Amino acid sequence: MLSKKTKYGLKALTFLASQKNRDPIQIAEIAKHENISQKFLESILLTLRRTGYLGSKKGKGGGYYLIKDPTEIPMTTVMRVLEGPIAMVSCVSLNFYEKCDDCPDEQACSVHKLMLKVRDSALDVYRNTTLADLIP
Amino acid sequence: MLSKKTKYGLKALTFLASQKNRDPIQIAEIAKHENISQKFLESILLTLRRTGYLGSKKGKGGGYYLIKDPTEIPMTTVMRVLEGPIAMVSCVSLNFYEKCDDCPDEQACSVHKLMLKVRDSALDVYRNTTLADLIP
DNA sequence: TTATTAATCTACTAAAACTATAGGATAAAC
DNA sequence: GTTTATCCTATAGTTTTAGTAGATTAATAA
Repeated sequence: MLSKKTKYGLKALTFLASQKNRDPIQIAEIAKHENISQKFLESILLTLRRTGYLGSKKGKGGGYYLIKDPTEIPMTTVMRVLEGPIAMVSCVSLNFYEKCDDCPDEQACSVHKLMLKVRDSALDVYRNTTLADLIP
Repeated sequence: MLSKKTKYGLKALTFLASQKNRDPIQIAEIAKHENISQKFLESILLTLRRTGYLGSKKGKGGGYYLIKDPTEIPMTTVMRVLEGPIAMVSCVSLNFYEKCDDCPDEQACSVHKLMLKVRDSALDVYRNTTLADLIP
């Protein structure tokens, strides 16, 4: 299941991307519009800022705004930042590879074989979808 | 991430499917061969039996054996039994649909739009993969 | 300068899910 | 009737998730 963190993060990004201009939008406004706990959203936006998707401004008239063009934000990177590895087992992960400690032979492993296909199909979707595609 | 339950379940199914005949195999043997905690595997095999994939026999010479032909066991049903919904959000689930309580308009939701594509791509893999395809 | 506003940061907690484990009950074989 | 191995329920430990609290910092406006 998708974590709420990812869900909320995607909604916030889409909301910011759908704005007419790139003026700062307050956390409170995003939270209210998307029905998200403000404090929780706060931490999510912070990680999105640290990763370079969002800019922020403090004080009156402050808030968050999108730095990049939505067409330049592929879902591969967004999902990795918010949700973590795209692969369902680390032994088939491109960016977070780890050997399974219980599995002697990766090539003979049925889980490996299946999850490799699942990862590829998911990657195909994420690589071909940008934030711009999600704007209603 | 894939749960250990699913991982172990898949390994056990593959192990049973790769046997020459359909004689009962003891839990202990499967657990040892696949490096799985025996007690944990016990409960997994139990659910697989209740779902109709496995048969069992008690007492001496007992154990678990595959009931169906591996080519007749698609990953869609196995994954749903072991892991749960294939969709990452319930609002795009075919078998476990639930409306999101925070989302006023499903059609306008960016998460819905993205996860629909991911679900379809995963379904495509699971529908076209049977247990027979996982045997090394 | 001072007050106000809104993001930043650290730390903490409650709840849920996951990963087992314990131990007796049941049924089959011998 | 003893041994063997599955069946079943309950429970406990750990990790992850989701959310909260409260003080700090920076920008704006008076």
